[in-house]
Amino acid sequence: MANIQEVAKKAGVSVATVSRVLNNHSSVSTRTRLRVESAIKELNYEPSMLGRNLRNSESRLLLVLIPSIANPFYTEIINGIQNTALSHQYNILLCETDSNPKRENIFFNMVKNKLADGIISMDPAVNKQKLTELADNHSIILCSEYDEEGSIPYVSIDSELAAYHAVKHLIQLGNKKIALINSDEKFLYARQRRQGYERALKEYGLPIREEWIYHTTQLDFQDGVHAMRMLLRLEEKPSAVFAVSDTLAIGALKEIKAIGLRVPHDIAVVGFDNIGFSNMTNPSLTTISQPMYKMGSTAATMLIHHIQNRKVESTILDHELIIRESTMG
Amino acid sequence: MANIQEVAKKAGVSVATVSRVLNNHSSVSTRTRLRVESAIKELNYEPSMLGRNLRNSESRLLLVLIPSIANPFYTEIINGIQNTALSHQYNILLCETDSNPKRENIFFNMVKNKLADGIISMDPAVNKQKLTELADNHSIILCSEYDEEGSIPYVSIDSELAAYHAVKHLIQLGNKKIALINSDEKFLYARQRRQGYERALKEYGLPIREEWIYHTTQLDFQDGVHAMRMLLRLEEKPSAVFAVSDTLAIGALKEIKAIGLRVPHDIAVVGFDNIGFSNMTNPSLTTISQPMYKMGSTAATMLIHHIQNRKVESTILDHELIIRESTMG
DNA sequence: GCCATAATTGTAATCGATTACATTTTTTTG
DNA sequence: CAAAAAAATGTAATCGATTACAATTATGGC
Repeated sequence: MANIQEVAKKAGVSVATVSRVLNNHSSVSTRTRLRVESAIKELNYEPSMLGRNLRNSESRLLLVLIPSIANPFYTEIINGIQNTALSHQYNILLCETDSNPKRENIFFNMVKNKLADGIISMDPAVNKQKLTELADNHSIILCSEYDEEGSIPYVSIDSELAAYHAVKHLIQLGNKKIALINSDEKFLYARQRRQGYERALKEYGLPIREEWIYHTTQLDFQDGVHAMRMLLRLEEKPSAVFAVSDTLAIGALKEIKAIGLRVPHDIAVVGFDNIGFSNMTNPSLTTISQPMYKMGSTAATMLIHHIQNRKVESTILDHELIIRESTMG
Repeated sequence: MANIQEVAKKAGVSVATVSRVLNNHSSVSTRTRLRVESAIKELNYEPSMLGRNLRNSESRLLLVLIPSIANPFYTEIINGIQNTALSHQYNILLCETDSNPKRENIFFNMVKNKLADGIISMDPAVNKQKLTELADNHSIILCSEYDEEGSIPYVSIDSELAAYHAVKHLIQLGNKKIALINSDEKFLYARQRRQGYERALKEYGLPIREEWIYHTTQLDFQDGVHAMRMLLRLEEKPSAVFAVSDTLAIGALKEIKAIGLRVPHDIAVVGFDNIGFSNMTNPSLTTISQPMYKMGSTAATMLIHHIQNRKVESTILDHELIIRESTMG
């Protein structure tokens, strides 16, 4: 690949002039501009991002941190991020962290090293301390999962309220024995959703029974299967289940069927996220829909504003209860 | 962030010595090494990738091109790529192309500009010509989808044979009216899978009926739903369906149920890919399992070898038929 | 203690761009 | 037509690292 020197030589001008042509400076005469442009074409020259970034301290690249691409929850969010970023001439790079601090570190370093201009983190297990440190000097936005006390701007939904709505829906259908399949409560969203679950139960005078609250380690289908298996082994079985993610809920559906019970007749199920699959299950899944595309585009806009040193404020978006077959016979 | 100059000044040495410490050169005395190391710690210094890359023409970053992260097919492949890359001190960046040439171009440029060392492309709609041009001077591997005549090394499976196996399985269960839900035959895998389908039918003396072959534009669940709906409207309905992707097959399952028919009793269904969800559907899905992790790790190994100027040869991996409820009562 | 040799360390060029400032060329004006 | 002002272009420093080569210091042999 040719470099700017060769273009300059071929066009019979200095590198400065070539650079001016590249960056559309007005102070180049039409005649030289044309000469330079034809030299660029002839040599098939494309400017090196590396050299440019080094000089400009800007890469126009945004990093999106997700724990795993296996989780379909992120799909629409990423779409939102991507489209918004592109419309501002930014590109995004997806970084799978596996919630592994070492990998995260690599991506943090990319920002420190100006290989990327900012980060949208959706990893609930991210190292908050390191992230906060990084946020002192760099642009970072949290999406979906956030830190209540932290100083990093975020966009998310009101998980507590959403869970409350989900459980209230189950109660209003006549369920009195409602189980919760939660993930690890080290995650904020898990704590919030549990609170919403408990608030709904309390409000309707229903008891909170610890044995009806099951915690999974991850969010895979298999975790849902296993959680449901445990709940169905209880002396007093629940008549409804609220799972904090659709993947868990779908695993639960599978296990309920496997054991010969019917949904929603014997056990009603509500999920959370409204992933694409939730409408493909049998029965289709009642769930809480997060405004995922909006969340992504908001996060991207916030990040870009932050990079431009504009003020950004954390945002809470609305959710919606999507009622399908798993709660309505 | 401190730079190498400041470290040098603080340690009372030259930048060359600092660089030597950073790169573990043996010619640094223990005493100066310690002085430099403590200066690095004190200043919280981390070397700039940008400066380093510019000098070394190496980024140790690999690009992975996928059309969409929504397709769960890529999940395990990416795992394989990621782990292999990491074990060779390479990091990967996921690039969603949306099969959009403009976006692809951005990522191609990253390689040209030394922002990344190579590409693994899994986008079947990738611009073959541009890719081939790029492959002249850069390291590129095709994964899963490839070009028969092209010169770019690939790793894939024998789609024709796999489809043949899938359809043969249906035939051996007694099915004589077998439909094919295929995707657009502009894709090589679609053409190959159709060939396998036809070979199996021919071998057993069954007719190939065009109305039983449905082409979808994409691979979403909805496309499967729609395809199945069309097939079920036919005068003479098929008794079995082979879909070239699990997502299509799952959509088909949904539609069969919706119309009141039973799987596999009325219609047997076979998918392709063995995505995580295929075991969560009701009934669970018989499918062709691609060795996805292996495919990913092979692709990564090939790419790294190519970057190191070692010889790489295209590879075809084995598939496996996974028999589940959708074909076995 | 002196010289040869080996072990350290430093100097300065380099990678490929951008840009402040200096210089040259062109245009305007009286 | 000369001087002043404006426009166009060039020179060289800069971003942050690496490394060939040069220079210095340490070590060993006699």
